Amino acid sequence: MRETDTALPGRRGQAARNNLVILDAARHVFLGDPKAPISQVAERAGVGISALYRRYPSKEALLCKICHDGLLMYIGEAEVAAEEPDGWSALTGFLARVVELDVHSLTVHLAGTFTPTPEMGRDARRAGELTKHLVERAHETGRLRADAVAEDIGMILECCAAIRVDDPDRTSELRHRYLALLIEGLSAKGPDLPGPPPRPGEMNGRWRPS
Amino acid sequence: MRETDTALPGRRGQAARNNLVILDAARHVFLGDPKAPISQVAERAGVGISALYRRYPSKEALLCKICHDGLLMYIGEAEVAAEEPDGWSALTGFLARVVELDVHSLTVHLAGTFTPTPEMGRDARRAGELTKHLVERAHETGRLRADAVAEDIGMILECCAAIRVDDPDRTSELRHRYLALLIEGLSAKGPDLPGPPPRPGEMNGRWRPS
DNA sequence: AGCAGACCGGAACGATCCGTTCCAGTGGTA
DNA sequence: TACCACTGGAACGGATCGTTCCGGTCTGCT
Repeated sequence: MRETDTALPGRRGQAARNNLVILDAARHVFLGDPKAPISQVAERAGVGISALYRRYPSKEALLCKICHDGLLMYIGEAEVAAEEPDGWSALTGFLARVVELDVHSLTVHLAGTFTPTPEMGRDARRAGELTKHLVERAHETGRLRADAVAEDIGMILECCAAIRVDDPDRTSELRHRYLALLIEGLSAKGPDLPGPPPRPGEMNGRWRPS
Repeated sequence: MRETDTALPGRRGQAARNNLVILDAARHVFLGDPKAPISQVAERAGVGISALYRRYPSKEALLCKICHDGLLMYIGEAEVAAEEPDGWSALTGFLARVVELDVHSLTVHLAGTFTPTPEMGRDARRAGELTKHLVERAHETGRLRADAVAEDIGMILECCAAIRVDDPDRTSELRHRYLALLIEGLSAKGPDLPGPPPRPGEMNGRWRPS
């Protein structure tokens, strides 16, 4: 029997459905406030607190799961983008989808709220490699400004994730607006960007559990 | 107790110095974490907690002061920019200085942590008018893309404020880098930006005391 | 039908955190 | 010397939140 089969009747079905509904609520609540209490997740999911603790041994484990899922989504989108023949639209399309899914908030905003697992470390490294590859291919097309580096991508996503208004749909609209602005800047032939570009690992400070 | 400074009169001097050192510490600490405990401010300032409570009746009052000061700085910079003859460099120079001073974090990141005073409301409105004026003048030069509106400015500053690494100087460097990217986008003649532009007051939700 | 147990909701508990108050000490001032 | 404005930091009380626990419900098997 598949764990995610929500079509099952009765208690089994409820349990399977709760698996999904809990993850969904946790994503929504922790995106809004990474330090939100666990009771808020339960409330939004429409379940009791014990339904959460039956599935995850602690709040930290739940946070870790959410964050890791986000990382896997990022990797998934990057792999899809790698298939795109045109290097420039591969990069811009990738950025648009990651912004659309709010994946960046999932991964980075939650950092520091749990101690990362070794597996997440591996996946994070893989995500970095895929990003680097996307940037290299975009450079080959000549449409990406020469002084842009792979680490800029994370920063750009960070910028977009900072945009937030009450309505989630409107938030998404606005994020796409400023992503467009940033992409416009990425493709310009203007003067070099100021300051040394971000170095690998420069933003890793936030992964230390606080 | 701090007493290495003999150049100023005794107790009076210490009190006067503490006024400044407390505000400075509060700015630094609350910028890093708007919900930081007051004891952290005292510790960084190198004073006791009572030195804070002698000056401000509550944490909220201190937060309000910090935030209002930031707003006044914003207004001051906007007024300086209004003197600049060229409308385009008035706008870009203004943005650079506001980013440099981290004024935006001061005002927006602290919103919601206190109930705003009527005076702050007035000042916020004045800041909005000055911003609008700067954008209008930039439009007149023809270097600002036609579909950019005054409300975009706040969003752009929000993007820059999202960039943050451990080292404050490096943070500033990186922010200037992405501000340059955004400004490049603002001056492009590319396709129209997607989605309806931000409306006035669309981001005011965060000013509600939570 | 009857029962065992998987699963649930939510109250209760205990730890932690933090804003504020309070008091004794210190050193400038008269 | 005596006074007192000002200070540092301990102590208090309230709020918050992660986790545990228990009584109830319903399913699926015998």
